[in-house]
Amino acid sequence: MKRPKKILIADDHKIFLEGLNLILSEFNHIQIVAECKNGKETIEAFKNIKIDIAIIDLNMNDYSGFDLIIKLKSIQPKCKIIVLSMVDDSSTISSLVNNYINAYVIKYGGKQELIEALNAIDQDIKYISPSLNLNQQNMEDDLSIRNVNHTIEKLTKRELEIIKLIALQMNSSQISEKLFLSFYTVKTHRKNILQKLELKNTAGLIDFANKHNLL
Amino acid sequence: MKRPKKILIADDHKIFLEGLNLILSEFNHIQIVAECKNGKETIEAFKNIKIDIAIIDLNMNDYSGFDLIIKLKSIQPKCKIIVLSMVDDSSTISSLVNNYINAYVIKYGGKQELIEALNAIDQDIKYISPSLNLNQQNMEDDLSIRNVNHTIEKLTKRELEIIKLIALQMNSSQISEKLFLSFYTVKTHRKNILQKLELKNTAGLIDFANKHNLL
DNA sequence: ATAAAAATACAACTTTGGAGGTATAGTGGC
DNA sequence: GCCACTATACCTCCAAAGTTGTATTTTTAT
Repeated sequence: MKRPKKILIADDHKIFLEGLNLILSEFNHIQIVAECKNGKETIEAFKNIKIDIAIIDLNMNDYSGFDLIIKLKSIQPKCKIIVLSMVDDSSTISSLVNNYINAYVIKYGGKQELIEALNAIDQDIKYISPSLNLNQQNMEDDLSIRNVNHTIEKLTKRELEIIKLIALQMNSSQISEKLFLSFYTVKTHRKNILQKLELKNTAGLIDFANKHNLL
Repeated sequence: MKRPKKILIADDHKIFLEGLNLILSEFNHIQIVAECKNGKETIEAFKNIKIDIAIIDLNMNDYSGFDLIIKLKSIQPKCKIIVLSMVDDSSTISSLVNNYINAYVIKYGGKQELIEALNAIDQDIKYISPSLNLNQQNMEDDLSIRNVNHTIEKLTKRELEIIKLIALQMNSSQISEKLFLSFYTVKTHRKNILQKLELKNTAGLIDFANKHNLL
């Protein structure tokens, strides 16, 4: 028997949060471990609790949905994210965001769509509300995002941390001091990063990191 | 006596182009050297004629205003650019674009604003339509853009070209082959680039290039 | 015509990065 | 308890980047 999925839900409308809780409580393989009513709370939760799936409202008052998702992914890269949006933000949710989220559901799509999204995620398939005019094919065509997504997800927290410091023009020995690591460890991480992302050098890495908002 | 400023104007509404021509012809220190009715023509003109000031409509049918400006700046980094927009695109024209343009004038501001913009440019001052809700101070606060802008303008065409190739993960010897240059020349250019932008290494360069849309 | 800027080229030297290994302790999942 | 993954650490070797100089040619501005 499977371990129940640990779920975080975040929405600044309390009523909605409660409704969502009710809907999800019908499933026994699901466990709601956090309810957050703003971006700050969500980030705190991410730092303290291991989350399998996060259901995030895009329009929260303290963070832009975009920034929030990037932040969350940097804390728990493996966490799967379902974006719940009021409206058809298909243009706002550019190809960049598509690298991070696993499902995009619009609220008026109703309960059924959310359940489908959860099932899709369980099978490692991306889900986009059929109510949206752009279909999954369009999204993938965008930049053969599917593949890139998989490579990004290979990165560990430590590796993401190091990428950020490289972008700040720090060299391996400076990074090792900053993180209280051996110089050799940092070199190993850099090597692994390049290998995972199939990149040739630091220039490529920093370009990639910018294009995929890893910084 | 000053050499007359060479001006390019680009707008996909022919009527507007003609009107603009009339307005500008009142000034004798100005010489209109190109009239373009789309992005493609503008780029062609930039490749063939030296332009002092380009007055560009943001909403052209073949290029997004943003991409076009980046492109033009890469051809003639020193050219000053006045953006003419139908609407108050202040959010669209994010801090990124502010690195490139020297004036932002909305069309309903009328002839007077354009003239003021031209005068400001002559004195190397940025001009933003007073009709816009964001003032110059806001824009500069954004990221102390003014300074960065000056450093970017120090870059030559060749240097910008090389930055792009570095971002493509090419090393100096590959770049030298591609551009039919000596390996040493490429190294010299890299050295000068880092010095001009006050950067420490390639990682910093590629990060900078991304943040300021040099690629 | 002349001065300034840009592009070109070279060399010696130091530091850093990247490739290819190996290895061990700790964590979390099943 | 076992396996996979992560993070840690070390080593060698070679390639590349970066530093500090000098210097010539070509283009552009005035």
